Amino acid sequence: MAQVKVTSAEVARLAGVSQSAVSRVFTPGASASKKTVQKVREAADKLGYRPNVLARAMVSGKSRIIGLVVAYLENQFYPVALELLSNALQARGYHILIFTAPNSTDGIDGVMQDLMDYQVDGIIAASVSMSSDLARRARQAGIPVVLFNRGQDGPGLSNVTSANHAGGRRVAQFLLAGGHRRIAHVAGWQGSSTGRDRQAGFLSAMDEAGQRPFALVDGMYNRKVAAQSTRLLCSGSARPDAIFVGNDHMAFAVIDTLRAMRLEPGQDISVVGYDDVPMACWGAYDLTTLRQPVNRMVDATVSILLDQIETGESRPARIEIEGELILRGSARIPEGWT
Amino acid sequence: MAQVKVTSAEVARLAGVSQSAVSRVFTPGASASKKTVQKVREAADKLGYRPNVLARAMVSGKSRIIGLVVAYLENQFYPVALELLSNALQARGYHILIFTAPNSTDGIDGVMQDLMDYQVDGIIAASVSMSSDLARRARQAGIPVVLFNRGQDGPGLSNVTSANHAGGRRVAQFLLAGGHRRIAHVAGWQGSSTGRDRQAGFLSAMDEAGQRPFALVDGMYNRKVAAQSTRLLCSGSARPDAIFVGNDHMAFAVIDTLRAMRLEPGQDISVVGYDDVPMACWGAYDLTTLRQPVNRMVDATVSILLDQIETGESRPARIEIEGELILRGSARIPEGWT
DNA sequence: CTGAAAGCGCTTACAG
DNA sequence: CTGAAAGCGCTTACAG
Repeated sequence: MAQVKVTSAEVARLAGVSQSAVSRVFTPGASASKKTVQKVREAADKLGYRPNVLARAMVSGKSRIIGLVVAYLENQFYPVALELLSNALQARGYHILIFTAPNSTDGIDGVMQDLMDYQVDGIIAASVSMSSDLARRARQAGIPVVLFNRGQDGPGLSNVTSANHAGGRRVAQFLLAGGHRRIAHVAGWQGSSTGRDRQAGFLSAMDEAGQRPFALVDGMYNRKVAAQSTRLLCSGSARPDAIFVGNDHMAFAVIDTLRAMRLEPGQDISVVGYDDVPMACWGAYDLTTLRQPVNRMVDATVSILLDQIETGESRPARIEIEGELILRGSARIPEGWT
Repeated sequence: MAQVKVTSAEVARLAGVSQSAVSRVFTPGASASKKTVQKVREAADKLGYRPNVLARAMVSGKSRIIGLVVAYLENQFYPVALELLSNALQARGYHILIFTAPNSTDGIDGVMQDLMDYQVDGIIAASVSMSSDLARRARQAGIPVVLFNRGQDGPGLSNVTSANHAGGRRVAQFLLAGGHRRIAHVAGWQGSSTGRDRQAGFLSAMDEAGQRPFALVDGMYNRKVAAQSTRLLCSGSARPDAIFVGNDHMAFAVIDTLRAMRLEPGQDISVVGYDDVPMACWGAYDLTTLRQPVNRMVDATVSILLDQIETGESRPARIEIEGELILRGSARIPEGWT
């Protein structure tokens, strides 16, 4: 019969061994005789004993908790990443303490402080930036931090992104090869590294081709802003023949808006997104997009983080993972394009 | 200058007070003289001290951690709920430890055990069922559990759902009033209470009207299954004039499939979903659906849980929140319908 | 292999 | 109000 919160001392008493012996039986790298192990397991089962993770954390200094800071959960990219992250971490014996972040830099700092109070072993910050002061504090506290899907200019934090500059270039080249000459860019939020890098890549390839964008607006990673920009862009007499949108989440809004204006993506105008969230392949959108390989981004994030936790080594790593352009129906495909 | 992991003893030394005094200054209901408070705060600031939440948890028996079990993060309903839940809990000084659940009942049991090892103060299980054995263990351990968006037949767990039976009835009445006479139901997973209740409500209203459903299939809350069912349903010579789909997530797949067959929802056939996820109002789908009031469901969940935690009282509460039919373009609207 | 003991960083009666 | 002390439930040297 299990009872309320059994302790190792009670198990020890029932098993007729010391409390240390019980602890050893439940400690992975233990040393205990078969006889002891058996007696203890039996007693533990009878009482329904399980070690108190918090007590273990206190003495070992390892909580096996990873703090995860997220925002933008409406953008399907993040729930997907969250699920993968959680699965990967769970498989390695870690769990995620979740913090939903305000989108301002100082909002984030308060959250980080909270996180550190929980003695997390490491922190993953998804789609948020961080003050260099905060980064320094985490480093001083010896807590590894990795930025997921966000770059960092300042001090040495690890981060994992896809190759956003290259991706932006690729989209520009694709659109240009398709014969488009009035290409607008509804950019990702220019306050974020991803937004800036994609735009910079896009512009650099345009520039090399001697082209200027038809228009350049900051979509703020926001559907409303993206929709309104689209309306503005397409209501004049001269309208773009293609729109490169800073992420899929906005691209869906762009497509909805275009259709409301009787413009069909892939026929009247080409639309390209960024991310390749699951929804991108749904029939209603069939969106051509630059895929961010979320699986590989997650794997890299987890292995960097756990590596730093387990070795104590904290040389910041910067991983950039190559993306791939996924061809679907929302944009004209150049002849002979590979 | 902050240094690595400052303790209350170090603050005490610098401030020239006892370690207990430091603790009191950082304990909400403390009693300390202004002088002490000031000296301690000063010293703490200088050293960058913050109480170790884990240590506090151990002695107080309150971790201020809520375990959240989630599955189905692809269904937009859950990320939305997760974000709201996290915000509400953060505002009250709690944080979420997240567990992604396998969808089987015994998978869930292992996860719950993990959860309890972390000494969580309470558990929210979203969209999962739980064995009665597990429920009993949580109760014995004195950990309140509330089921979010899932009912429970067995023993006394608290749960919060929307009025699924009534919702199913409402949809049937709506479709019938619209003159549909060949109404199919691609049901929510019949292994879940939500799936069953919606279907039962739907059937009861049909029955009262002397109608039989055109077809009844279990969509398993799965896009692929829903799409395939739709194809089957609509490829014969006789096809339904309306489809009630067990949730929005599947309804999007149903609509995509219909369009691929050149059937336009709202004109050639009516489609009604369940949930009203944000995506439901996007232009591409414009889905008529029975709204689950996620805000109110979250509020109820949080207040039940925190109430039980704070009072120690654990009488199971069962809350059912009324939903509303949201009229959009995917289904014909009966004349004079209110 | 095993037990007694110290200690992780706190909170909380208990005296004063 | 304040300090000394016990204790939360563990892990981990340290002897044996």
